[in-house]
Amino acid sequence: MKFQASKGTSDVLPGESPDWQYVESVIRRQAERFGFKEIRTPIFEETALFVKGTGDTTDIVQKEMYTFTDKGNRSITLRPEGTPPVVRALLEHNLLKEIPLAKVYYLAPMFRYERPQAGRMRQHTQFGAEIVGSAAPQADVEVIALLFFTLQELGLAGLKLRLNTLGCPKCRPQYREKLVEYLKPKLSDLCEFCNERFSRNPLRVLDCKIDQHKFDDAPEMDQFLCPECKGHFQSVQNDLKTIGIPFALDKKLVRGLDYYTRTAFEVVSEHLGAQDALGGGGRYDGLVEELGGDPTPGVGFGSGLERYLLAMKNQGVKFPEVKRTDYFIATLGNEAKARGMEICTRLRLKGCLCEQELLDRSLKAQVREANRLNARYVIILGEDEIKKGVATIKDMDGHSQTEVPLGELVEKILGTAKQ
RNA sequence: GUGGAUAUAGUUCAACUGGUUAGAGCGCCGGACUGUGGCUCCGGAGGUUGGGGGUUCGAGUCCCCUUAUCCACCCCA
Repeated sequence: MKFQASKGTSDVLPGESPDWQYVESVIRRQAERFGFKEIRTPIFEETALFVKGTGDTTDIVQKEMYTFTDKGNRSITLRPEGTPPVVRALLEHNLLKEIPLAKVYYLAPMFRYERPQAGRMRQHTQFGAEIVGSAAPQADVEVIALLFFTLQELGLAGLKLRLNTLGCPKCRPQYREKLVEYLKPKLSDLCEFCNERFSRNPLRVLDCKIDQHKFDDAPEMDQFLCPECKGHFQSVQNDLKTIGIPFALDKKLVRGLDYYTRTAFEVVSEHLGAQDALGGGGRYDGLVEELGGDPTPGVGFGSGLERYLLAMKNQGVKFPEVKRTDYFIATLGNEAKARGMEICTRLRLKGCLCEQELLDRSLKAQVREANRLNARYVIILGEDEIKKGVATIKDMDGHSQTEVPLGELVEKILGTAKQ
């Protein structure tokens, strides 16, 4: 085996692509029910879009981007996340000028240079959705509901929604200041990672898994929230209760992207390992302006399909059976092959799932193959049949077979199929 | 970026403290049924033991390097 797929990438093979297609179809159906339209943006963008959008203090930008210089000497980055490109596209095409509200979703590959692990790939597929233009708490809830009910529709159980609010540019700085004051004297007692986070994004220190228990008396965001943020958060919670989405407040939930304001959330599964977040997101009221648009609120999420599939499999969710083959054309001899080709094609053009023998195997092997494909009928064209001008139709379920003149074969088949 | 584990037929796994020709289940191909599937029985093909180097009379087994995978940290989807 000379070549292998690059580290952290994987192939979706014919045996598993039906599972992917199933998940994707559920997602698209659900997104459309919620009134979201698909948006497709390029797989790469100008590097600066992410540096500015995602934020230059984030791990994504600091160490995880696939960045290269193209032949035109431009710095290009394979998109590590979906939100900045979506906002860029909305602004570039002035979509928010016609109707000041956009509801879009995407289903697309993302790239991050990380050490691979269960549920973490260098190329992974995200389902994400964004509502840009609405500051209403109902928008937050729509986005959360889309994610939550999609996961539920896929049969996933053991889901937990964690919810927090991060405040806004009016109230967060005061909290941040208080938190820094609180943490500073403790630094020598904290792990090296906490010290690192402290200088970069102090709010993240509270998220530490090692030292978390030391922060029981830390100042909390809700004491500093301005009345507007407080009201917004309360409203989000009320609506979630109304529509029956259970959630748990998690004051330690901060999330790693710089642009989040107010609502932050995450859906985790108990059927995954350490990488247990199926999806996460939040409100980003400053991002559009940051990327050169008019001040415009937004909220959205991203979620990982590889993790959906992992969790579904770990949980034993049954996937739909692959579509069974309608007809397998078994042939013996050159004349039979020619007639088989013709019949197979005519049936296909009429919408039947039809296969013909391509390996020149014995009749036994061909029928076995038909059985493997779970074919409903085998149409046998052997030397005897050709001589007699007929085809033998073998019913694989009923174990019976009949002879039909070649001239009326296709008509006869399509006629019975209709009944 | 850090730490630990692993790498043997298509696949899942064997091979006692280094010792003759590296085995088995499933899958694949064929036969019993000279042109007919799912069951059964019989037979067959398929491996430069991830790659490279070293120790040894002898390496799948021990050592080093390398690549990849898995698990965890970090972080996130």
